[in-house]
Amino acid sequence: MKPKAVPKPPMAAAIAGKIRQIPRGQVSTYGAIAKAAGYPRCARHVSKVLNQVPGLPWQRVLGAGGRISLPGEYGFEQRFLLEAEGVRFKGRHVDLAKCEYHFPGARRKTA
DNA sequence: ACTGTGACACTGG
DNA sequence: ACCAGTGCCACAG
Repeated sequence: MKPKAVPKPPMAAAIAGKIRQIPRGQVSTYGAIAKAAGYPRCARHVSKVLNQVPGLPWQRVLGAGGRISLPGEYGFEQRFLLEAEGVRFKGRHVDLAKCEYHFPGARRKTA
């Protein structure tokens, strides 16, 4: 059958789902999540989803290069929470080489 | 239907 | 290494 499905599966659900599967102690980037969700060009929407969908490990979402894009006090909060999970920080960036989480089958077709 | 929005990514200086 | 500007794309009102 044709899974026309997704009556309303905007990318919000796809992105939120990807973020939810990020294991503790690991992190990911907006671009990677957007790409894994099926929208390689919509890194910016990932940020919106984080604000719209509560219950997500927003702290595990970083900007390109492992940089914290979150401004204000929340930026420190994110870094604090990540370190609590075991994420190593290199100054203002995270060591993506060790903590970047790779999504399983990050392809937009077949699985 | 259109405009505004956004915790980005990337390039150049 | 850091700062600033530009481009992108889908969703909400």
